[in-house]
Amino acid sequence: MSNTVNSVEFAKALADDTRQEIMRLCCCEWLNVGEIVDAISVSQPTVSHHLSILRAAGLVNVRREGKQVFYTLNQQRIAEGCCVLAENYAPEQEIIR
Amino acid sequence: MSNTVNSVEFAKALADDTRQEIMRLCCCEWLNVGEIVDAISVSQPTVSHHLSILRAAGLVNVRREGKQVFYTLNQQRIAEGCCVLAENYAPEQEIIR
DNA sequence: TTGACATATCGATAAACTTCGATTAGAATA
DNA sequence: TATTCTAATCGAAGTTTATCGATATGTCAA
Repeated sequence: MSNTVNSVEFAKALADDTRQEIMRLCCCEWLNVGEIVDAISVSQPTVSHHLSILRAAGLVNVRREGKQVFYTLNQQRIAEGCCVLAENYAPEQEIIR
Repeated sequence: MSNTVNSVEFAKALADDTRQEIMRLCCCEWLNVGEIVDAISVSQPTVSHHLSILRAAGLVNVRREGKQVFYTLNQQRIAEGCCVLAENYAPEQEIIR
């Protein structure tokens, strides 16, 4: 799929409250769509919509298990995006973590 | 002014092609509005609009010099934003730069 | 103080985005 | 095969955003 991170697409994928809430939920574990819907206050179609945006941006890993579809953040891809932004727009800045 | 980086506001400020083009231009030097307008293919009001969004997000430093207003990226603030994103959404990822 | 120049703000328009209810598609089970 | 369950897609409504021309504001120079 998409190899290199596009910095605008990356930022757009992150530029929404609901999306970041979903990202926080499935950052470090696999959750299926129903579990995400139960955890936040938006409808199932809305959650699916946001997941499709994250998927298109390569920011989530997806796994089907029977009727359910599980998602988890692609942390490597997110780290890449952050690095690209920092390299582009903070090239003279020391990054300490 | 704004103290801590809000990760959604940060992403929204970056989530536009024109804005990132402006950011690239004034990343490592001070440019006035006219110079930015001359360098890209959008109108002066549009440039001012984008600069005001970057200013509201704390992503640019501003300096007035006579009739002209100069802008440059606030690299420290951008680095902070990138770190917040990485900490939130790639906590298990090694960041190498 | 008047005029010229640089930038910000205003108002309007069009495009993009978020959200939802309804429906469809896919997978397991009876 | 029919039913049930889960998630994706569709279509519409409402909101936000990007963009521009016109105008206002602020600064300097004559």
